[in-house]
Amino acid sequence: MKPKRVTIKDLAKELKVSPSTISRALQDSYQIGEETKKAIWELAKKWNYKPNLVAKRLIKQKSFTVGVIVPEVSYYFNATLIKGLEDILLKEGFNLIICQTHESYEREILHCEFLMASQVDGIISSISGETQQMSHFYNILEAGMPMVLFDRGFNVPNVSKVMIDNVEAGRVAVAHLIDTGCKRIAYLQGPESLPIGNARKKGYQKALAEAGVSFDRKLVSHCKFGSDMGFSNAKKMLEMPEPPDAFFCINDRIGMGTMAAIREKGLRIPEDISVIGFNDEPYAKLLNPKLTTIEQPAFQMGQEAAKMFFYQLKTDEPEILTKILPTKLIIRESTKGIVN
Amino acid sequence: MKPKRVTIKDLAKELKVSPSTISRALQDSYQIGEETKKAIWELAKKWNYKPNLVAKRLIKQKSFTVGVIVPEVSYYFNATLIKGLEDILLKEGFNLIICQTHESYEREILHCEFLMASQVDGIISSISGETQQMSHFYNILEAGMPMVLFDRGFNVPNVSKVMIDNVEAGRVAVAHLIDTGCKRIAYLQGPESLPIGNARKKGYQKALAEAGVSFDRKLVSHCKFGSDMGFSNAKKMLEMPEPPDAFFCINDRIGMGTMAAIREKGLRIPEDISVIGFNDEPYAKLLNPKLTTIEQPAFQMGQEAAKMFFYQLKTDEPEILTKILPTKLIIRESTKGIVN
DNA sequence: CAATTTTACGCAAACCTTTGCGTAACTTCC
DNA sequence: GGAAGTTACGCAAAGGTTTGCGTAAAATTG
Repeated sequence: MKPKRVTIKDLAKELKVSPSTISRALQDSYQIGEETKKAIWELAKKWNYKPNLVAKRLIKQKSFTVGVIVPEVSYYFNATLIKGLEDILLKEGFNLIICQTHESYEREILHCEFLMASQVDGIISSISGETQQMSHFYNILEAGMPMVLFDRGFNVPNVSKVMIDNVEAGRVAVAHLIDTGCKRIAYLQGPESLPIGNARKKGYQKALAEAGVSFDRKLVSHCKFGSDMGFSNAKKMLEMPEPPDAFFCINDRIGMGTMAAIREKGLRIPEDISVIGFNDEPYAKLLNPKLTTIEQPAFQMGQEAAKMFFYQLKTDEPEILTKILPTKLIIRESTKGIVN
Repeated sequence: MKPKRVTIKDLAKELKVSPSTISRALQDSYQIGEETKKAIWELAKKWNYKPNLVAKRLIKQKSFTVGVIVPEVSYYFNATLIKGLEDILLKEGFNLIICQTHESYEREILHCEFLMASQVDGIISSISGETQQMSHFYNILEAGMPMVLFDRGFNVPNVSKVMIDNVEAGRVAVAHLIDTGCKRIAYLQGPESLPIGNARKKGYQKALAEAGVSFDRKLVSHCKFGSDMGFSNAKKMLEMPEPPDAFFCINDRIGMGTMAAIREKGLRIPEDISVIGFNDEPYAKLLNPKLTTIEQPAFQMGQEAAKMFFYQLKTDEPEILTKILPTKLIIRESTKGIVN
């Protein structure tokens, strides 16, 4: 039924040479005579020989493969970051195995174990929304496997990582709202357990403090990711006795949901209520009105993470590195002009 | 430097039993005595033994892994379809290796070869925008490896596949525009080489013919995917001497770009110009105005594709199957009310 | 108590490839 | 023409696991 795969042994038997000769010929080794090589190449082509990577990995103890763990590939940030990873890794002949946690801690552990057991050469990972405990990551490190964390892994100690300054980014976003005359600024944070959101909250509070406006915890709301959640959470806030006059959203999707909720209330953006997002996803500039947001260098973050992986792979006693990438405020139409 | 991984042999040496006993004990085989098992389990846990999947795959000739090839994971359709695949595959203990082609034919071939060489148990694939030739897929089939195509692979002969009726979906979309009084309907098709776009074009022409309106090739425009392309292409069309009064867009992202272009011209949606998208991406209902679109059962398509894979895996002489899933017109605010 | 069955384990081959080392046969050199 | 070097290949082990078969020792049976 199933056609048997052709192996080096089959070629060896046919040509009456040893498997080692085949193997070396296929690697174009100087140890093999020219006519022998030619004969082997011809037969390999004729029989459509393909090396068995599983066997090769077993003996070489190297897979030229790196595992990538992200919460969700459909998030623009992650998808772009993966492109950055590919940009560096593919050039060096490495493949990547992309795994999604769907924000599940359990799945994250499963993926780590699967990747380690599959003998990948390293793991580049974000962190799920549920994850509180990091021992699965330290297991990887203890096994001597290169690992780098990105984005959400910014506060995990003793691990190499690449990230942005979330506190500062949050501060800049909220300072912009304050500069444009907003007084009651809501923060739609997303999952409460995510350190990234808490860091931006610190920046939010910092900007508030700098402007001398007091922090009101009722203005901070938590929700799952996804634009629908932005919609319903913003709606609730707008029904408060003292509704906000601005929203700082943890990402553009939630920003989009927020804009829809504001429109449904019959309010105008930015005249009545301002909105600022995060990530500068490609549709942000196509929304009505165009969304003000914080740009994050996702592609570059991927490149840097890949470089860190190679540094660890190629260095005997690698240092633990931390790289902080810059963010940028992109002012569009969903926030007002700067007052005075 | 690198801590050596603990293997079955190490456990065997320590407990003075043979590796085969360890292996069987770890599988909880009836052939091994209870105390022996306990001792082995204990040591395995203590030494943090993890089986080497590479070795296991080599000997079992099975990897419990399936390769998934998509053009781009960030497309909502693909991301949702992958969730459908996971829904079925993970339950059965299978892992998936997700590969992106970024619409490149060359990368698609590379991924196919990599997956085959990695001895995956099967391949579930879409088709890149550049792909014209299918021999890399037939190679998989000839190797006796289960394979199923989805979505874009709808017109590849002699392969199992799951898809929608693109002609009919296109017809329904355009018929809706005609029913709501549109006369000059443009079609933003995306990449010209994509059979999926051409099939919907047939539906577009069919609806036109049914309504007795003649086909104008100037109203069909090709572009790369991405909302920016929708923006610029729609803009060009709006500057034509006889601009369209409706746009049928190959997906919602391009629909979003189209809406932005219409707004920039100072025209109203749907009063001046109607827009219909495709996919019902999650933000479609959050746009301003809310986008009318065609819903595609991406999650279910993933489930069906996974089921087809299992059918092939478990059946000796599997038939070639074709499954057509239904689509649904979702009427929102970007098209007008039905006239008469 | 002898014959049979069961229990619990070991041996060795297999999966496919790579590679260090060994060695014939041939070439080169003085 | 003999010593030294070169060329072209084979042998066998290694990588970690699984599994069919074989077999002592113990348990069961009549």
